Amino acid sequence: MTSDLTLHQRRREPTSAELAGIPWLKVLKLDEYERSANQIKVSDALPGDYVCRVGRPVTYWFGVVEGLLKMSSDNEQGQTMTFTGVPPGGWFGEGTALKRESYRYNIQALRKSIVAGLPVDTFHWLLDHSIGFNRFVMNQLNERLAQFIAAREIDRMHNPDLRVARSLAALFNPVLFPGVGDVLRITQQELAYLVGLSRQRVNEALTALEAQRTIQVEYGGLRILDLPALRSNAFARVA
DNA sequence: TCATTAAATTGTT
DNA sequence: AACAATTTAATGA
Repeated sequence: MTSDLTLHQRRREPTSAELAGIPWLKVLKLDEYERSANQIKVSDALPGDYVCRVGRPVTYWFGVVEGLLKMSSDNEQGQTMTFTGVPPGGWFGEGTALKRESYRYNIQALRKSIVAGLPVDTFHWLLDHSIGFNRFVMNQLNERLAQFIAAREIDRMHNPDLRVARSLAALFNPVLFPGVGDVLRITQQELAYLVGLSRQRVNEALTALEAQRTIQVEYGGLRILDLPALRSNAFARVA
């Protein structure tokens, strides 16, 4: 039984560096910024810790400051289905926060991570008062819609190289995950979990992508060299 | 600061 | 799944 983060998490005030990594704060006016910035709490999540669980009432709108989370859900048979990874700069759960429902997914730390949370009440206050914030959320929802459509395509692909490439492209999305930058901190094992392939196969795919000069494999991470190529994958070799 | 050791990650079978 | 090779992180003088 994995422990619930909310029961033992160490909440603390965000540092200025952590605040600087929160994308939507930049679109706020001064009074809006001050009002929300000091409502933000951060906590350290260890691998396996739950940030939120299905069915729990929404308390915060969450974002990743550092590390890597995964979004998943369990079906009736008890099998876990992983939907997507959430790298730094990613904020999620607007839909449920908006409707004040309960969480529809489990969010779990894949590695040691720093997670920030904005109380739902403040989230709603921002929606009611800040045009910049509304733009941000709208843009976010729109971009995520595109991401999920792309994810459906990925699911139907049988070529592992393509699956890895497209999944990686999603993680490098600068709109959804502005904290990632050129280098995504992710191990090949973690990527294997997200894509649903063996680590060996992921390693093989990454080597192929590197040979195409699309990415560069580094220890504990991947450097993006050609994002459009990752997305379209013109190289797609015939299986 | 440097050298040693342990741990994590990768490459390969 | 197992193993060796490589890289990083941690430790202590």
